[in-house]
Amino acid sequence: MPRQVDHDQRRRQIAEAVWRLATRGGLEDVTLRQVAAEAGVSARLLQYYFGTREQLLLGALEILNDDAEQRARERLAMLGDAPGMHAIVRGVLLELLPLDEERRNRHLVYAAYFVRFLTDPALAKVAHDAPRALENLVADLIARGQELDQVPQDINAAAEAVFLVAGAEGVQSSVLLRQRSAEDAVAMIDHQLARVFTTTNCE
Amino acid sequence: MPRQVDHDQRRRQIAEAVWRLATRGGLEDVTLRQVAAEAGVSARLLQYYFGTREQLLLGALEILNDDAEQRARERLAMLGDAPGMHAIVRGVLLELLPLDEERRNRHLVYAAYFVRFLTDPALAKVAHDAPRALENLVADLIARGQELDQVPQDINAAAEAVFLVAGAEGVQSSVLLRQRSAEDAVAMIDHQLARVFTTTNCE
DNA sequence: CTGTTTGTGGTTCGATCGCACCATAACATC
DNA sequence: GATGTTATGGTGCGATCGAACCACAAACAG
Repeated sequence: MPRQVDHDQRRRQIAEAVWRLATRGGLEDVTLRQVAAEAGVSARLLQYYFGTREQLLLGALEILNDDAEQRARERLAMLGDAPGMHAIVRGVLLELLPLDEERRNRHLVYAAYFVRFLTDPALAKVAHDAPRALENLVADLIARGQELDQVPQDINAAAEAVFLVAGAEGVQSSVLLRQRSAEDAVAMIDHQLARVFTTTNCE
Repeated sequence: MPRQVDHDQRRRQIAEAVWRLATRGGLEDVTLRQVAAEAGVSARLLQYYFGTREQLLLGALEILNDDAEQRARERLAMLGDAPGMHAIVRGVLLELLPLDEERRNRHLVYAAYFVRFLTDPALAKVAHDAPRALENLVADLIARGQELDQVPQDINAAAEAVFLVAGAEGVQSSVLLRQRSAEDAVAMIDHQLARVFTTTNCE
């Protein structure tokens, strides 16, 4: 059914226009007319594919999330066959950093949506589970590293996982604001990872 | 000169209305009419005290920053005479967390402004230096803790400072989104502080 | 061949936007 | 007491907003 492909491609084309406008100027610049102009389609098409403006914002966010998940999977798969806990955790954390234009724009869009997550239940539901899931994943990986003697036993896996994810999100902001380079951010993450992933506790 | 006081009070009254509207719905809800209604004044007054809408947003942010700095000073002064490095760093980091309604709203307003910081030079200038200054302050305090043997020598003061601040900012987001309680966030900070501020490296 | 669904453009409407403009108290200065 | 400055309310205008509506082409169904 080639129709379905066209349908999704159109929605993606429009969603990308929403993202571009949101990264500049925030959600208030995401007006139906502006999106239509940016996507190179008529305003009527936005109504046809998404309906109201609220649904357009919601739909664009869903597509963005699907993208993020797929890209993350691809990059993690690129680590090879037996990556080791350290490399996997590193890959997960680096996914939170705006290391390329794609991730940078994605996190900017999230920032533009942020305040809405508190008041709009529909939006909140879309972006609710991700961070917790990440923390649990990292905590699990660290705990398995302890079983394999790659991580000291006196490390609190859950606490460190929360802190690592939070730290990554924190530097993310400063990189987005261009107050810090992406390389510095990665170095910072690696410094903390080196502390956790050490077979000998006091070297 | 009681006139001056009235003038600043009026500006503050209007700025608070801007904050309240920004915390719900983001900056797109901060329209002149809405602000006027929320502040209980006529729309004409906004023009008189701030000028254009752009200047209103800028002015409200400046007042918010002044507030934040003053409150932070007050709380740090409340620590007593000889607080010790650990307590000071803790106080600085906790200032980044939305532990009460005031700080919660403040950080929500920052979140609403976030995307604008990238494209609007005037706004960017207002909120540019704060995070770097915090990192340097924390790094300095940790380094002085090393001189006083309150912090192990093999701790990288600068690196830990950056990540502590970043971690605080990261959990801040999750607390704002009500995905984590304020108490959990404080516990996380304390867990990391306990790691840094230890006289004996391997206990 | 005819009717229905799907995709697209254009137009219009009522509401709201930012903001300029006008009127007028209250107060200060001389 | 005249005059100018400061502080306030009200009103109107052009632009833009979201969204409903209309027209039509293409594909598909029966």
